[in-house]
Amino acid sequence: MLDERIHRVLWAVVESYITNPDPVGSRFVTKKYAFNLSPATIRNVMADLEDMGFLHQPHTSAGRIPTDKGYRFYVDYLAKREASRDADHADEIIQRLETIRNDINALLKETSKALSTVSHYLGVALTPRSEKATLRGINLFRYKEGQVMTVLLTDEGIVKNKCVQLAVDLTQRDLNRISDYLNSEFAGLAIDEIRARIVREMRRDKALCDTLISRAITICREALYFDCGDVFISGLSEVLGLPEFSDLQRIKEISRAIEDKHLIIKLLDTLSQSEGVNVVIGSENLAPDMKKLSIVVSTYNEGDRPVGTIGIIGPTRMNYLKAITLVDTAAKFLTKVLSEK
Amino acid sequence: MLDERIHRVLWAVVESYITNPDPVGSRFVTKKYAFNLSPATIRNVMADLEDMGFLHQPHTSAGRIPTDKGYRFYVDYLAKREASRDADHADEIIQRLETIRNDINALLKETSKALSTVSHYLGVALTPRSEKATLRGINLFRYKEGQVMTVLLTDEGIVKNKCVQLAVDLTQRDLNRISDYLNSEFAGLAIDEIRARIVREMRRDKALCDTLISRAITICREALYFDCGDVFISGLSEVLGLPEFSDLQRIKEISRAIEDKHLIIKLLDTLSQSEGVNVVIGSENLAPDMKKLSIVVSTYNEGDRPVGTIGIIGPTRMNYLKAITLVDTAAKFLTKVLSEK
DNA sequence: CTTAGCACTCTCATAGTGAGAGTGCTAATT
DNA sequence: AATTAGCACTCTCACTATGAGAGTGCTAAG
Repeated sequence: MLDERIHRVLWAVVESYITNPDPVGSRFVTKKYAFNLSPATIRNVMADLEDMGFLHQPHTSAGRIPTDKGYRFYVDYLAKREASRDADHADEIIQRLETIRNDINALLKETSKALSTVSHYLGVALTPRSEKATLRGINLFRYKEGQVMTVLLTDEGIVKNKCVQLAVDLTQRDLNRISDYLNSEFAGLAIDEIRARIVREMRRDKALCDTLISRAITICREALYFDCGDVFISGLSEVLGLPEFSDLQRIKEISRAIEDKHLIIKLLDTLSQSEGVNVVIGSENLAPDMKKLSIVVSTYNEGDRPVGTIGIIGPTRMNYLKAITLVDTAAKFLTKVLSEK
Repeated sequence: MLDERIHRVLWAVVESYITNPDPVGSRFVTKKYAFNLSPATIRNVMADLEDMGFLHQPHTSAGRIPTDKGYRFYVDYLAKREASRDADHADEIIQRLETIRNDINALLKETSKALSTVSHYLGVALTPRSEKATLRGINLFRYKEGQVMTVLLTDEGIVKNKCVQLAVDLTQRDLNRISDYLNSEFAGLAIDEIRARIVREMRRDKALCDTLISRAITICREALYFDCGDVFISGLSEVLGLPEFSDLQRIKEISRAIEDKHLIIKLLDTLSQSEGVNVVIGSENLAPDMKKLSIVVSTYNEGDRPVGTIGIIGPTRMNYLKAITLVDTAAKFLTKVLSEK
């Protein structure tokens, strides 16, 4: 069947280019990928593939390289035969994470490191987003005059702290009473539920105005208004070793992207809508700085609620099979750890 | 006086090279730095300076560039006339920090960012080292079965948390009693004092073995055993704009150095022995990866106790005057914020 | 002690050249 | 009708002059 041959050629070009970023010639394809055809025939096929937008020629008389559309075909095809995953690298990841399962922050940091060293691309890990997290407990310390240090613990093991400025100076005893009240009232609720409730309380409050409660509410409102999650990014030096980043301009681009953590957070957040592993290739990316990069992401869950995202960022010429395997394994491991009672 | 002339020439070469990293020729020195001498004379002086090890010639028939020893002369000379500091940039730093004085972590992160964007080099900031910090309060949450989340607050406003694994499963009520005990016993002491005391207690403990106390001690011992401080590093993309980092090899070096945060922490820690601003130039640096970089650091204090370090890392061809001014201003500001009651 | 003059050295940007790889097209073959 | 061999053509890349430019060191004169 003709289609079959076209696919095989495209597949061969992508595989070859992923291993080695040189334009792929017709002769090379016939030899390395055991086609019983002459280079001339392959040339015709490749010309067709170029017309269809799967391949691209840097210049006449160079071989072909895959376009983003070409990679997309490859990845989608990969997804169909999910069975074949190389377990070796996946094991390495899990071993590295197993030792520190108790500390969620360390766990995520190590995840990003592990992803990067094993894949040789950038490893990223978003901390759990806190709006959906449930509050385990809250605690207040008197810090300086009129300042209270609030500390929250969530079900995922995240500790958030924030220094709140008050008009009056409360004693530690007052604060203990307030935190007792807050714990009895709010523990077990999701952060955004609490926020919503506080807004309601404050509306009513003008009437009833119990000082303890009103103070508690004031403090809590401030405390819950924290910055969005953090992100761990590792592996810049890994990526610099890749031939596609031998260009100074691109290095600057990527290092700017890394420094702008907000961008990365937003990006990963929007990407991780659907469950399971997602792949975004080059120009499919909406952020302009990322048009030459591919991203492989997955969410990790607490119970069956997705709370955070991890992933790998690399050149479009990425070893997608490996990347997908790694991200998938790591996400599943995190989910397991977080979900254990 | 002859010495005077030699100094002026050396000064001129350093200033010129700092502004613009081209080897400096004799003719250029006479013109730009208003010597009433001919290039030939300057050439002789420069040859002398080379013999003395202050200047270096990349190749015959190039101008001279300063050696590390040359920069050292320049910086030491700079220190003598401390009066002249450009206040403009310093203001910018303070303005950026003023808004977030309440949160020590945010403050340090912003410090490192501000230092890097204003200086165009790398900005670094170490969080306060915790051994000498005094404990403000401790709090325990039951997390999972047999796991306790411990949260410490120190005088500097640092919150440390750690998940401790116990043999028995304690209720939140037990934990509250334990934390009350720990607070009454240890609040106000320095962390390393507490550690020392715990060791003593544990020795005695075998005899008296009050379960509450012994449990408290066990938890506390674990909780106090936390990782050393964190470090914020900003400005990689700034640095990549500099001509000395147009070389791929050097970029890799520097990005590896940045990723290895432990190295940076150790480096800055040892550097900040003496008070005030310190400058380490190129080969004076002990770490091999840093031999081509200069570091300007200062400690910041809480009260009169130095607790942390901030600094600027850049090429040996650094605008030392600006860097010193910036680091000094920022350190003084942090000290002020931390020390206010 | 200073300076003018000059030969010398080294770098860097530019242009030219030829090997090598790979293509597209055409005509012959199966 | 599909495949293949043959061939002219194109483009890149590494290599090699080549020459301008900048700056030096040295010598001899001021």
